[in-house]
This record gives sequence, structure tokens and C-alpha cells, in this order.
Amino acid sequence: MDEAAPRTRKRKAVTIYDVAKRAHVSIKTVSMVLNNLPAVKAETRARVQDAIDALAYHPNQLARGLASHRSFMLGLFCDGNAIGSNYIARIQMEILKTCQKEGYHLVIEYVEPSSPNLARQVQSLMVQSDLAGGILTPPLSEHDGLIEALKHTDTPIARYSPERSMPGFIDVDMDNVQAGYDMAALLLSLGHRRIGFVHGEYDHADARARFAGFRRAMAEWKVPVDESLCLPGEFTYKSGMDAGDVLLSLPERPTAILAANDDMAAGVLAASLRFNLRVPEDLSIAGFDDSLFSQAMWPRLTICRQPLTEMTEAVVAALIRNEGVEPAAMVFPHKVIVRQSTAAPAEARF
Amino acid sequence: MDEAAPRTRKRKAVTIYDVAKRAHVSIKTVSMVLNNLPAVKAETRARVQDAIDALAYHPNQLARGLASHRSFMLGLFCDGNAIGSNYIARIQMEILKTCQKEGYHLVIEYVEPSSPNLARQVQSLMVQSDLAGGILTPPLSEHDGLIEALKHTDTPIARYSPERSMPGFIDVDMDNVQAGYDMAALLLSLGHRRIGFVHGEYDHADARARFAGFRRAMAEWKVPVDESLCLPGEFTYKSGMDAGDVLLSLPERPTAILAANDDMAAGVLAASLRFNLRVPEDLSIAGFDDSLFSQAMWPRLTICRQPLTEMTEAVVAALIRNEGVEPAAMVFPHKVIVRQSTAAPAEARF
DNA sequence: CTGAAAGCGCTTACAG
DNA sequence: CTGAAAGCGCTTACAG
Repeated sequence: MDEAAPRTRKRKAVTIYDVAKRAHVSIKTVSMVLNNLPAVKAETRARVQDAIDALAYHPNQLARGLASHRSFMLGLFCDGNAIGSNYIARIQMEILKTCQKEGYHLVIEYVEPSSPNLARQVQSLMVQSDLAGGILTPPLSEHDGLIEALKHTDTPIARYSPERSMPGFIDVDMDNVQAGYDMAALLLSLGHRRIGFVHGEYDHADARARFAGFRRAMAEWKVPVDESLCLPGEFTYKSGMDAGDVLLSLPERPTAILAANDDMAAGVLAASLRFNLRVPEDLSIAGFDDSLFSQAMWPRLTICRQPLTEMTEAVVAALIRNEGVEPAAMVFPHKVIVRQSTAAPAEARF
Repeated sequence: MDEAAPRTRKRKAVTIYDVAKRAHVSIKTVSMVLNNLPAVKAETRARVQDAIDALAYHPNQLARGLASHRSFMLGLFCDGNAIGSNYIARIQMEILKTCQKEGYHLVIEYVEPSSPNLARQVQSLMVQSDLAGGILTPPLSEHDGLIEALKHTDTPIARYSPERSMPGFIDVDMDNVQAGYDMAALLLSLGHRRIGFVHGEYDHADARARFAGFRRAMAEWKVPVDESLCLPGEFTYKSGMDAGDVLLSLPERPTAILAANDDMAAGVLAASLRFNLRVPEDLSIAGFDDSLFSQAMWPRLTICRQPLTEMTEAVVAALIRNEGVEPAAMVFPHKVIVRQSTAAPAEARF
């Protein structure tokens, strides 16, 4: 190879034939060693392993995928707006960790939910690379047109927080109604009565469910829901901040604000600073998800933890084994974690 | 296919042979149409295209990659701590956008910088999947052992912010010394004299360069650097908050704090709240990078924008075309963006 | 402008 | 427990 022109011409790759020759076995035997199939004598296995090490052999995944129809790749589909979402960041991290344990790789694709040929695009990506599985996060996981088209795909598909679970899909979620109820109950128990709610996007099933749980708790406590305290948001820090501005400008402002995710809760916190409010003394704030950010910020946010670690392990396992598709969504237990952003309202103290 | 047991058995895939048969041409012609090679009669091309559409044919990327030695996949290597870093998030987004334009796919791999066989691991990932290129972000891009090993790889490799640029690598960066100088000059011009600096990790070239620039500006303004105001950080929100706590507890606290990236600057902002300081009235805060978060937060952060869009476009283009490796790093122009977190110090006003 | 054929580097029945 | 051979679905010289 010419030293002056590096990386221009590929070195001839070391193949399974080279290993077989050196170990004095057939390529079949090498293949069995590589794939950890048991039917190889220990002595033979050792000889093959030595050859592999000596030649620094790396099996070609493309060839392996082509021959076996197993690409060992999973695809994660997100919409472009997911950028900066700490929720998606955590999902991605969890998938990556689990994939690595299983010897799988992750391909990331951003797609535009509003694109007219979204379904074809996603399907094409899965078929072309022969993905072992596709993973959909909201809002893609509840995109009717996409889901309808994907019913007829061979690739197993997992969805986080689908609108409603469906046979043929691997669905994971937590009980968002209960989670919403639990968080509202927490604030109510603390003594709050004027509670603001920052909704997520209305086409987002999780957000609606959390809001429903909130209302249920309010009803149970016999506290009427003041609709002027319930504002829309977009699951972003910015939208939480905007909603917070509105709520805190009110003549009679809420003593607590519950946001449908923690990025928005962080935004509400930022808004509270503009009004020179202390958290939690003057205002309690709570959210959902438990992103790394919500744990790092100050004051640390009281949240309802979404069990993304457990959900992701289930998703990846089901995808990889492509085992019988669950009839219903797998629902994992959430957990209320009280940190520093919530306290009893000022009037209720002492 | 059994309707009751979905996705268990793969449908026979549509292949290039099916398309060729239907269009009454050879597979060679189909291949040429697929790859947009010019030497096909328009009429033939149309006939092939019709067949492709009619059969919903998706060329198998694995087969294509195997045959052509072009996988159309790029690999992004990050260390696990990168999670939650808004800098890495922005890089990932930029790569994804550029890849999609070019018809490439992105495989993400997290690796542990402290792993003893890091180099083998990275190399193996590149060789196995026959990646068209590998992308390294800090701290991997300046990891001596890894870089040394990667010199002898066939796969083209791009690095963000390497320690020092090297022939054989595609290196991109901005002028961090100048950037550090510019940001310090901004604060000095506003009238600040007691300026805190939150350093990044000491093995991080960018951080050191930014600090050097800071010192240069201080020297030029004849303001001695108070070492007790220069604290280490880890490029995270949390570490910025901790450093802020220390700086703001000082009997004579700084009137401005410059952090080596904007996640840390956001942390300093959080710390300032604990001390009931108003930003920018009581304290000016500035950072580097320009993450989406630094744009969304309140007050919006004054920062030095790292031109990641331009850097990434250059990286991907160079990787894909595998064109002559640059002798030196490609350096892209930074830009100081003044937003709401900086102002003249209280004493200097009026 | 287009065909027939070899080859990319694996896996996998089929034999033994 | 191991071999010889076909095949996965493409690309690419080589001819014409």
C-alpha cells in the first residue's frame, strides 16, 4: 500500500477462508465457532480461535446479514423535533446500552411525521437494511397512517407509548392515567388547591392520559378544575416556559404547577425566576419522565419516573427474539420521586 | 403466510431479478438505473422504473454493500458520558441531517474511553460493518492510544476538536484560543474585571485552548488572572452548578463568569439562583457552543457559537468522498452571539 | 447501450 | 463432530 496515499485502496480483507486454512478446518467449522454453536470439539475450537486472533479476523456483518437474513441491526425512528428532548435522549441511551449487551447495532433515522410518504420511507429503510427490528417513539408511535401501513411489514416493530396497543406490535408504556393521578394526589395532599397543568401536545396519548389522571384526582379531592389554569405545551423547555409565564401572570396565580413532562417543568421553573418566585416556597413544580437533566437541575425536580430502562430492555429483547407478539401493551410500573421542587403552599404552612 | 402468526416467517423478498424479468432487461441494466448511471436509454430507464414501482422493490443494502464495498453507513463513536451533552446532541443531529441528504445511514456506538481494548473495539466495529467512515467526538477524538491505533486503519476517520491535527485524519475545529479571547474581551469591554472561569476537563484540548485565549485577553487588558476564580468542570450542567456555588460563595465574588461550554454556563446560572442573584444585573454569564438548550433557556445565554453545521457538512462530505486527506485541520469561523445573560457590571453602570 | 458470468464473504441444509 | 456446495442479492469487469 502506498504510504503517501493513505486509505485510498482497501487492503484485501481477511476472510473466513483465511482462518479456515490456517486452522486446517473448513469454513463451516469456523462459522460454528464464530456463532458459538456447541457442536465443535474444544480442541478444534481453540485452534480456530488462535487463527482468528493471529489474523485479527473480523467477520463481515454485511455478508453475515445477507446470508442469514439477520442484520443484527435495530432501527430507531424519531421525528426531527425530538432533538433536544431529554426523554428521547434517555431512550436512545437505554437502547444503546441494551444493544451492546446483545451484540446488536443501532441505526438512527429521523423522519418527518408530516411527510406524505412517511410510511413508504420507514418501510423502505427497514427492508433495505434488513433491520432486525424497528423502534418508534412518539409521535411516530401513534401516527395512524404510519401504523396502518406497518401492520403489513415483516419486520417486528416496537412502540413507546402508542395511542392504543395493537396485536402485531411490541408495545410498552406506563400507566399514564395512574401516573397523572398520583402526581396530582401528591400536590393535593400537600395542601395545594390552585394547581396549574401544562399539557403536552394534544395528539400525544401520554399527555392526554396524564391530564385525565390529574382530573380524576382533582375530582376525588372535590377540587374543581379551573380550565384557565390548564395550558397547552409542546413537551419542550421553551413551551413550558411560555405556559409558566401565562400562569404566573394571572391575578390569582397557582400555588403549584404540574407539567406533562419534565422538560416543560424545567421551563416552568425558568418562568418562575422571571417572577422572582422561590421554588418550592412560593411555587411547587412537578413533572414526568425523570430525565438526567431533571435530576441535575436546581432545585431538583419532583417527578414521576418513567421506567424507560425496564421498558427498553423489554423492547429490545422482544425485537431480537421476535417472540410471539404480546396481545396487549407491556405496562411497567412508574414511581413518584419527591425531590426539592415541591412543598406545601405558603398559606397551608404552620 | 399464516395470518395468526404475524412476522414469524419472512416473505420472499423482491429482488433485482424480479425487476429485470418484469422490465425485460438484464439485472445489470436495473443496477445501472438504481445507481443513476447515465448509460441507460430513457425509454429503458422508464420501463425499469415502472417495474420497480409496481413490485415495490427495495434494493438490499447488505448485498449492495457486500458487492461494492460501500456500506453507505457512517459510524459515530461517543463515550457513554456524552449522554445528556447538548453539544453531542447537536453534532448527532447535524450528522443525521447531512447523512440523509447524501443517502447515508448513521450507526451510533458508545464506547468506554477507559476500556483497555478500546482501539480494538472501535476498529472491529468499523471493519465488521465495513463502515464508509468513522466519526470521533471528544474525548475520543483526542485519545492518544486510540488515535495511534487508528492511523493504520483503512476506514477514513473524522475527528471533532482533536488535540492536534494529523495527516491521515479528517479534522475539524474552530479557533478555540481566539474564541476564548473573544469571549473574555467581550466581558472585559463591558467593564468586568473580576471574571471567573469554569474550565472543562483538563484532558480536553478545546477547554485548554479556550482558557488560554481567556488568559491572553486578560493579559492584554492588564487584568491579573485570579487563580482562585478559575475552577475545573466536567462540561456538564451539574459541574457548572457546583463551580458556580464555589465562585459565588467567595467573599468577593466575580461579576462575570465565563464557562468553557454552555451546559456548564447553564449550571452556573442555576447556581446564581441559589444566591438570589439576578442575571445579568448582578452577574454576567457566558459560554461556548450554542446548543439548542442555551438558546431556549432564560435568560438566553450569551455564547460563542461553534459552527457545528458547517463542520459537520465538511466532515460528512470528506468521509463520503474519501478525498485526499487534509494536511491540517479544517478550521471554521466561530461567532460571538450576545444575548441576555451579559451586561456591564453594577459598579460600572451610569 | 446491454448481457452473461464471476465474485463479495458469509450461512445453512445436506451428507457423512 | 466436520466437509463440499449452493445460495443470500447485489456490483462489476469483460464482451459485444
